[in-house]
Amino acid sequence: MFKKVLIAEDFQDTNQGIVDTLRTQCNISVIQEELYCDKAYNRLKVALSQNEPFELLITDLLFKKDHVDRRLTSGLELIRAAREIQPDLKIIINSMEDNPAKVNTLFKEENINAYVCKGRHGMSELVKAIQEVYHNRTFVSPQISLNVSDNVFELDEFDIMILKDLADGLTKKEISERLKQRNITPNSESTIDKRVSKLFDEFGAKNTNHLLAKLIRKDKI
Amino acid sequence: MFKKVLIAEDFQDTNQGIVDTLRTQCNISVIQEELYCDKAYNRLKVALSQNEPFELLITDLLFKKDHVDRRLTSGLELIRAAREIQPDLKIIINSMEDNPAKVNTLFKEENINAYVCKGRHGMSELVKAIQEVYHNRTFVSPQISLNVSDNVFELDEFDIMILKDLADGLTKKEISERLKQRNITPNSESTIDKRVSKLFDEFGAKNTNHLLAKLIRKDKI
DNA sequence: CAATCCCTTACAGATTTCTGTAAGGGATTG
DNA sequence: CAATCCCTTACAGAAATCTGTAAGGGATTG
Repeated sequence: MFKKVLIAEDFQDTNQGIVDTLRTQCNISVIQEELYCDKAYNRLKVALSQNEPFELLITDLLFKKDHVDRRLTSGLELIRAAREIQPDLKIIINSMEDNPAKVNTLFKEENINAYVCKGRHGMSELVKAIQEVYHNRTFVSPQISLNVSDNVFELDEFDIMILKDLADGLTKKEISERLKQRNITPNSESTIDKRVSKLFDEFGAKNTNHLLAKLIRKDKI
Repeated sequence: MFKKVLIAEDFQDTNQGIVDTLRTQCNISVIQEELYCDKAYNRLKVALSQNEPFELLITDLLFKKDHVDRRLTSGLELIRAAREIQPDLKIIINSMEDNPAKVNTLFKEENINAYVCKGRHGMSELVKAIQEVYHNRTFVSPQISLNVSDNVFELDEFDIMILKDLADGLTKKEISERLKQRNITPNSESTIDKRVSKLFDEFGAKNTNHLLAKLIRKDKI
C-alpha cells in the first residue's frame, strides 16, 4: 500500500474524516494534510527535494477564498503544478462536482488516476479508489457513468416510462394496457418486449432485474 | 413561500451551496447563513425582538470545534435553544447522519419538521423538504425509511446475498447452483423462491423488479 | 414423548418473461 | 415506382417467475 499520502482539502471536517478513514481502513504510514493549495504544493516540493516524495495526492477541486493570499487557487492548478515537478505522482480528486463531461476531461487532460464524488458513499469509495490506484488502475464513483458501453445509449421518454413502470412492479401486459388507455402509441406488449430487449444489449444487462438495478444505481430512472 | 430563512452550517461549501440553491429554486426573500450555532441563535433572537422573526431554520447537527469558544456546540442544542424563544419556528435538519432510529427520535422529541440527508440528492431533497414544511407537512429523505411498513423488517445476510445476485441478473436457478457450489445452505431454488416471496410481503412489493427497485433506492443492497 | 412450530425442500400449475420469426405500414432513397 | 430500412405488431415456444400444497426434519414446549 502507499506509504506517503498528501491530502489537500479546505474543509476541515472532510479533511479530518479522510485522515481518520485512511488511518483506520488503509495501511498508510504517513498521511499529511493541508488546507491550502500553496501549502500542499510546498510540501510536495520539500518531500521531493528530500528524496522522500509523496506517492499519492488526494485533492478537492474547489478551495474557498479567505484572508490568506493564494497563488494556486484550485485543485486543478495544484494538480498541474504538482505534475510539473513530479510527473509520476498519483492523483485522486475528491470533489462535489458530478458532471461526467468535466470528470472525463480531468481523466483525459490531467491524467488523474481516480475521481471520487463527495457524498454519502464518499469515504468507502475513496478507500476503494486508493486501492485501485495503488494497483495502477483508475477509479470513478459509480454515479459518474463514463464508460462508453454504458453511456453512448440514451434513454428516450418512452423507454423511461416503461422502465419506471417495471420498477414499480407492473407487468408488461399491464404497461401495455395503461398505454392503450392513455392513447399513447406504440403500446403493444410486443413492442415493449422489443424495447426492453434492446436496452439489455445497449446496457449489457442479462435481464430486467439487472437492467433496472444498473439504471437505478446510475440515477437514470 | 417562506420569506425569511436562516441556515446554520459550518461547512462553507455546503453553506454556499444551500444558499445558491434556495435563491435559484425557491422563492425566498431573505436567506441568512451562520457558521456557528451561537451566532445563529443570536440572529434568531435579534430578528424576534425586532418583530421580524425567521420562519425556518435549516441546520446541520455536527459543528466542528475550532478556535472560537462556543456555548451551543451542536445542531441539537441550537434547536432546543431556538424553540425556547420561538416555539413555532419550523426546523429542517440537514446532516450526514442516516441512522433511522436517531432521526425518528428527532421527530418525536424535538418535533423537527423535516430531515434531509446530505448526499447526492441532498439539494433536491432539501428543496422538496422546504416546500413540504411550508405546507405544514413533514419530510424525510427517502433513504431513511421510517414508516413502519418498510422498516420493521430487516434483511439478513442471506437475503442480501440473494437480492444482490438477482440485481446482478442471475436467475434463481443460477443462485441456487452457486450456493451449492460454495456449500452454503439453504440453497434450493424453492427456498430462494420462498425467501423472496416473503420479502414481497414485508416490503409491499408486487414482484422482483419492484422489490429490487425499492431496496436499491433505499441503499439496502 | 407428543404436539407444535419453523425452516427446507420438492413439485406442480398458472403467469410472465425472453427470444425469434414473420407480416404489414410508413418513410426514404435511387 | 421499386427497393430498402425501420418500427410496430402478432404469434409461438422455451425459460423463468410466482404461488400454493405437501412432506420431512430439527428445535421447542407442555
